[in-house]
Amino acid sequence: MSAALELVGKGRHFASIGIREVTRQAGVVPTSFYRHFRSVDDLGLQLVDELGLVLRRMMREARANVLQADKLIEESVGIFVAHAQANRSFFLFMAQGLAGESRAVQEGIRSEMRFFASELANDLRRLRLMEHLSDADLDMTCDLIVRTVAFSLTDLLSISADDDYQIGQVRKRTTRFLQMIFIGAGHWQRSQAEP
Amino acid sequence: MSAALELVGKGRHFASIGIREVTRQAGVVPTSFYRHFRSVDDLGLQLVDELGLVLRRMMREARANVLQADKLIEESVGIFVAHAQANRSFFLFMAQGLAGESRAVQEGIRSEMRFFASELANDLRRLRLMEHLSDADLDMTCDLIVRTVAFSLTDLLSISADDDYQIGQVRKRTTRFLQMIFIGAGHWQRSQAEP
DNA sequence: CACATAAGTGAACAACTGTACACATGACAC
DNA sequence: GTGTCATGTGTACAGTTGTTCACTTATGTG
Repeated sequence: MSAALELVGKGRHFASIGIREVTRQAGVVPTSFYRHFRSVDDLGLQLVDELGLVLRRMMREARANVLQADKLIEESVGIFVAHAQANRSFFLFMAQGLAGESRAVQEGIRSEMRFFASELANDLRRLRLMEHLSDADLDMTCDLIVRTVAFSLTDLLSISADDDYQIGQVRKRTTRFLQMIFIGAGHWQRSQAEP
Repeated sequence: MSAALELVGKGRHFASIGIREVTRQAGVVPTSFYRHFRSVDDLGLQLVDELGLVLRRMMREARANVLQADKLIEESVGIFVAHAQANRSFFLFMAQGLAGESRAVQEGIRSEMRFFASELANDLRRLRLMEHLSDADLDMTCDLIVRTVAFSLTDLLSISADDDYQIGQVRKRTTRFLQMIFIGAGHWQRSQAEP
């Protein structure tokens, strides 16, 4: 699995990776692959599971560091960017998988995002934010937030990992996106949703 | 180029498509490929160019049909969904390319999206909407809108092309996303952007 | 018509692919 | 120790890949 991630980190697309390539990178003979996975798709699914752990770690750190609401967005975006840098290959894999070849991997990543969004909704409820929103509207808002952040991933991953200026730009832009969404949510009225 | 799109439409990922595969689908001998393209990447770049035309057609239709502002969002989303259905393979290619293997294709698609966003900003100016926003803030807003719609693409393309109920769901959700962004933009103040 | 250029062909190559099988090695319970 | 697994190895095979070259065939212009 690390070998596959390394290949992805080197710029290869997961959909174009083969068994022999992965085992070569892992320093192991091709046949060994079958001891652990039934196919490359299977490998992908297990990577999605591990990606879930990475996302949960990120969430935990965000919860620990974002206590008061005023700098919520900036801090969260900062933590996100930091994790995306630290686990570059994992997030690359995630970005690729969203429009990837394997339907199962695609669905897995989508489901991780749904989970993330629902956790975010819980956190906002816990912080007594957006209390005027119905549950459905809050879920919708969090979905939009997660999507926006996920899209920033493609920005982040397309620039080189040590271009601090550009990274700062992405962070600033993402922060503004989220601020705008929050303002929209703040002024949202139930009636607008159901005409 | 059609052959490549057909393969993408059948579920293959562009990054995993080879010369022989493309020519086989085109009903032509492998060597013929080199008469038209230097490499698969080159093919991808030409597909991006054609994608640009598809997007422009969509834009033109939206401009022709969306005259008054009140139903602007619903109608635009409807047109978008219709075009995404009609040019499924093209939009699949677009979604794949955003996190694809070829840096050049990636940048090409990103640039098409930037162009689209700037055209959208012009249209909003022309319609005298969001006049309280600075140029930079309007651009930012349009960027966010285009991203949101682009992400809906992955939803749309992951469900089967004739599941009208789900398509309707995606359309409704996307519409709400955009409504929320518009509300946010409507209440946006310059000072929030630059602290 | 003739001629130039674009598009397609067929055979050939070495390199690589996924997968199968029988066999070797390591770790660990008894 | 012996036996049992999980893991890794080596060899083999048929199929596929990208690219080359010299060739034929279409197409359209003068």
